[in-house]
Amino acid sequence: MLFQYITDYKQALNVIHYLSQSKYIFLDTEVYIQNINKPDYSKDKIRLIQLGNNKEIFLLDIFKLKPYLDYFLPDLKELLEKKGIIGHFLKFDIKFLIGNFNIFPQIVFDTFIVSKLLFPNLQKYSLSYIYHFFTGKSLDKTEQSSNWGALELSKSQLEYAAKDISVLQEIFPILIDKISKLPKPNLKLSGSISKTFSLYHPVFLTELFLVPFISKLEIEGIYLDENKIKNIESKIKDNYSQIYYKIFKEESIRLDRQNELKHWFNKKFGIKINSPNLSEEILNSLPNTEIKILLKNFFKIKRALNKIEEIKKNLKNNRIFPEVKQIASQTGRMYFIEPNIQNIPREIKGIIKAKKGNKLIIADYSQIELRIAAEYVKEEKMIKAFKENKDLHKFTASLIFNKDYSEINDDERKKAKAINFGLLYGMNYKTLKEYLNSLDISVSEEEAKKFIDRFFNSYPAFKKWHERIKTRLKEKRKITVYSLFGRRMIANKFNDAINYPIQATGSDIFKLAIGIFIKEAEGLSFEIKNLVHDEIVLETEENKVRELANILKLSMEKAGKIILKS
DNA sequence: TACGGTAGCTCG
DNA sequence: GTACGAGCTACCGTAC
Repeated sequence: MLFQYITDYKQALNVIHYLSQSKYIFLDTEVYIQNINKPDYSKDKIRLIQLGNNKEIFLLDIFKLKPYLDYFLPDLKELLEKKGIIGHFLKFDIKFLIGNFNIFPQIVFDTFIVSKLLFPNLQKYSLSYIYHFFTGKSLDKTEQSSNWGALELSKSQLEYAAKDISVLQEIFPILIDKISKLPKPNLKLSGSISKTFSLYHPVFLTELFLVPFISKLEIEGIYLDENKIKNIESKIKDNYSQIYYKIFKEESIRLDRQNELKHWFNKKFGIKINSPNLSEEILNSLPNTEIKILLKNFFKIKRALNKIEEIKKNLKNNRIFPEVKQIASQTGRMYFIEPNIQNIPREIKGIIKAKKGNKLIIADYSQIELRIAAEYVKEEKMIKAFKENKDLHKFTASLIFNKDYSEINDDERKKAKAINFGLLYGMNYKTLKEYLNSLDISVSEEEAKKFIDRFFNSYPAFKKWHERIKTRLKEKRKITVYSLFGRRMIANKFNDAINYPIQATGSDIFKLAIGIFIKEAEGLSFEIKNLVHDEIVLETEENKVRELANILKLSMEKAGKIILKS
């Protein structure tokens, strides 16, 4: 394997100018990280930047070039920001490029993302693993953890660094070929990623577009005001103590002592607690007294306090730095971890607030999955109801109970809502009955069965869809199911096969909406505060709220309208 | 004391 | 025979 090791800035400039003739370049970095568990994207230094075109490989030793950075950094920035970049798990490299040099690549082809989309069920997606998967050859990664801060890099280190590029050069055409052989979704997206890599598959384009954005989000973190969090915390702590002492006074037990609680529960209610927590089921089974309400509130507050603790634990200078899992879930939904801010209890949602002088913009889709389901199977009755802006649960209730839309009561609406959602998950009558019972609506199994029958008779396209999936699964045991953008999964269970196309299309549209918004809002200052599957939360200055809110609304609508074209 | 698995809650 | 997708904590048993 041939490569050039660059330690002289004139050579570096030559390489950069030479590579600027290519449409795209291969990229990897080696970084000297002090604490491998906690990379610091500004303080930890990039040692090598490996670059390549289709044939050649160049290793830029940034430590050696350090005195001359000013001479070639602007050209390198231009190169990496304008050209297509091919790399593996580019989020990592992009974060260091931003942190070290304020270089922000935009047009990327990430072999990690692409492999995950092509083959969603591999054990791992490390470069060495997928290299072996696609070529049968192995890649030695032992030098990865070697000392990249050494004065002189060893021959073995340099060869290792160059090898990563040669591996990328080898698998890139394989991946492009595999993508081109996938079934083509009936949907066209275009843009610089599409042009640069001659790539036309919508789910790949949508995901790749988000990679730089997510890198930036991770490095910038999310602003949360510690004092505001403490205010909310102390308010609900008061509430917590009130209940705690009230129960202590009246019942002589301390609710935070597991043993006392167990003992008291058995004596007072004759209920033996086996599970560690007081489950909702146990609490619901208590007689309707004041104590039941107090206990329910107490444990709710306790859980909210736990969530506040979790967030406070991750707070650094009034910011949290969650990791964004872009395609960790099989349906394509994004997740945050450490901390996850998508499951903040409603009681403490107020901890996400704008700075003084700023405002939050919160936008979410209404009933997106039901709309997708209706379009997916072309259930005309439901589509029409949505077009007429009807309350869909009420509308379904009017069909099931054969009543006028205006005469539907709360109870009937709740039942219809359960069935509407149940539709998305492939629910059967037994679970419907249990679910309704848990809402204190008592129905028999026969009634539940009748509701579902009437639901399917009212919406025949859904009935056909469920039946078709059932037969296909019976025949084949495993079937491949697709989202609108061509995201796919192999399903062997009925519920999965029903839910996947809907939830995954929801992810497609949500991610496209983010992509459109980023493009449309370019140049305007805003900060992402949260992304919750169908909800986008932004913060911006008061005088920009109207403009940004409008752009956000239009972007989400534009993405949403895609389902109508299919 | 450290780690893996599970129940049960939170959100969509 | 089965409501879908996730993350986090408390708690439990097991291994060192």
